[in-house]
Amino acid sequence: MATIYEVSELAGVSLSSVSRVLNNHEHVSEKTKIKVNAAMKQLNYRPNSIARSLASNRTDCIGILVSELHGPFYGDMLTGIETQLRAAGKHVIITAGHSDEKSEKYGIDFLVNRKCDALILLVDAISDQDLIELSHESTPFVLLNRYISEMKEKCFYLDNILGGYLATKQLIEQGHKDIAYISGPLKKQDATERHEGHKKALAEFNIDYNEELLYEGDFLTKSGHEGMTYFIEKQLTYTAVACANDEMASGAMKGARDHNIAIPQECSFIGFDNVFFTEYLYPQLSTIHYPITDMAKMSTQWILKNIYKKDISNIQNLFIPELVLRDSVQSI
Amino acid sequence: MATIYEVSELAGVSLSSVSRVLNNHEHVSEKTKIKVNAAMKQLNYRPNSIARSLASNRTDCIGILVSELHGPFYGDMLTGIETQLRAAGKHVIITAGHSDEKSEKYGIDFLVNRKCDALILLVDAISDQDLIELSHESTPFVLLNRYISEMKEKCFYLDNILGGYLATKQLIEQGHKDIAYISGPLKKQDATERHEGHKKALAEFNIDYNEELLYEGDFLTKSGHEGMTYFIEKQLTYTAVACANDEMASGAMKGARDHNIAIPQECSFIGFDNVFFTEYLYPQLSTIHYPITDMAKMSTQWILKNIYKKDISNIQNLFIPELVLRDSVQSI
DNA sequence: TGAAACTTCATAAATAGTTGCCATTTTATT
DNA sequence: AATAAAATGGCAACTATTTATGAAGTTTCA
Repeated sequence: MATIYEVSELAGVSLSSVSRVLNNHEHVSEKTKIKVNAAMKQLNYRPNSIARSLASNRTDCIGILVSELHGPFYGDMLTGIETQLRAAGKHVIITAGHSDEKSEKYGIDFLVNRKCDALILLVDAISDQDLIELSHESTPFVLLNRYISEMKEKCFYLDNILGGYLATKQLIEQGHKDIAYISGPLKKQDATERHEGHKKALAEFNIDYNEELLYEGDFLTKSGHEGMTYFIEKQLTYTAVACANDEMASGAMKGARDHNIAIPQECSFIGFDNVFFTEYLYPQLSTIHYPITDMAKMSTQWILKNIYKKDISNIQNLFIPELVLRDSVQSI
Repeated sequence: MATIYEVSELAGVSLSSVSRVLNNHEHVSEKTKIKVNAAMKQLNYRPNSIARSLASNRTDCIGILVSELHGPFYGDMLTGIETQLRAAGKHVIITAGHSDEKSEKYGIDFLVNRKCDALILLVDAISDQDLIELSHESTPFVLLNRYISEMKEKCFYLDNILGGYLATKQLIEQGHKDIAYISGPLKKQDATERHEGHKKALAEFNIDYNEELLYEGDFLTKSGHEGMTYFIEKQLTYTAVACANDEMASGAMKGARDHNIAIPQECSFIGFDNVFFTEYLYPQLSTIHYPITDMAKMSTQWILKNIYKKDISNIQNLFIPELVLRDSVQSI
């Protein structure tokens, strides 16, 4: 593999000039550029990014830590980030935290050790305190889907309370009064907030909150199914089910159908996230739109602006969820 | 950030000894190890992976190039790879090729420049010829979901012909004779092979292949919908639709439902891939299981064995698809 | 006690670049 | 033609580690 020395020799220019061309420095004539580029081509020269990083203390890599690599939600997010960063000539190193504290810490450690210029974290097991401490260390980072007041300018988050509120309000406005709720794990911020929004809507319409109608799931399809089965077997009274995400909603709908409950005639459903497959469920799922792609893009904008000093304005931290009406809610 | 020099100084041992401890070399006494580890801890030393890579010409990174980062298929694949490699102390750099030749080449270039120890490629735009040439260059790689005879031991692929055959055979055995087919882009190997399997099954049962009943989609949900709409508007005769993947099948089912066609009473559907959401469609989709997670894992096994010289046997290149029966096919 | 094996040290070279400085040469402007 | 500005060269220092080498010291075992 050719080195910068060989290029400089073949091009008949100095080392400094080659480096200047390579790094787009000013004060290089067209003539030199052409000579250098020709030599690079002839030698099939590829700059050694490792050596480059060592010398410049910059890797042009952004580390991404997500809970999982699969799942519609994370997929859209990764695509949003990768598209933006690639366009800016930066690159991503992706790793998964599996919503496990040890694993998340290990993942962050790995990305920091890899000398990423910055990190984008979607973590929910690691504590606020740990993240605040981390923010005092060397590698800068932003948080997706999480709000910590001590570092709010680096947080990109959804108004989950509003989302939960909008979902339940929609059900109430369609005449539902007995609304079952399948939540995410309540030790997670977003799950709690969505549930809080649900309760807020109930309160606003003077409907008593019934603890019995809460099932705590884990955001995965299967737990939606389990939640629905639980409601059915307990023979509780409800005409609608609000779910803290679409995957659990799809599981819950399957659970209802397994018991021959007609959707939405006998039971209405509403989800949360608006992932791609909501349209392909039957009936199509009404849900709350979570602009994860926009948020992911915004987080990369922050990095381009603050780490790479690109000229970018309009950084937005708070995102607003929106109701998406499809066919899974019927008025009674 | 502390360096290896400071560690050696604090521990009161030589540089070489620190390096030996760091790299698990033989001929290091327990005593030295303890001293060095204590010093590293005290200094909060983190080995600089960049400097390490430069000196050792090894990055412990595997580059992954997939078509897309979203989509159920790729997500499962990425998870399979990441889990395996992380367990082996290796790491992944992931990038997307978007099924575009230029983009795929750029992605490979990037991963090679980043000095990945090896690559795992899921590419379909770049030509066999280019890949064969690439295989003569420095960075070793394996191919997922692709077969090239010149480098077959590095290919991990499904018997797509068998898969296409099994799907259509199932429909035929349930009494269907007029079977519409929504294929993937026919310039792609897997799409062609699946279609070939379809034709093989028809031939075996002496059913004439009807060119009119083929719609060429692009593997995305929307094109399944378009295909179904096309069949309906053309008022063709068919009692079942075979689709080259599950996403198009879900789109096609939606298309049927949009025209009030009962599934599976009036029209049966079968998919391909067995992605997670097939269970949550209504009716649940019968499909062909594609063991992508296993294949992804196997490809990392190859790398662990051949690049990192781990002791691994039983490398399997060809994978066999299996019929998964659910509720979207009715016998007539 | 002596030989062999193990352990450690000090040093140097190698990895492939970046960055900054100053001197010199070339080009452009007035 | 004088002057300023731009372009270039050459050099040295720097990045943090690996790896090889030869010499020296320490154990272990027969």
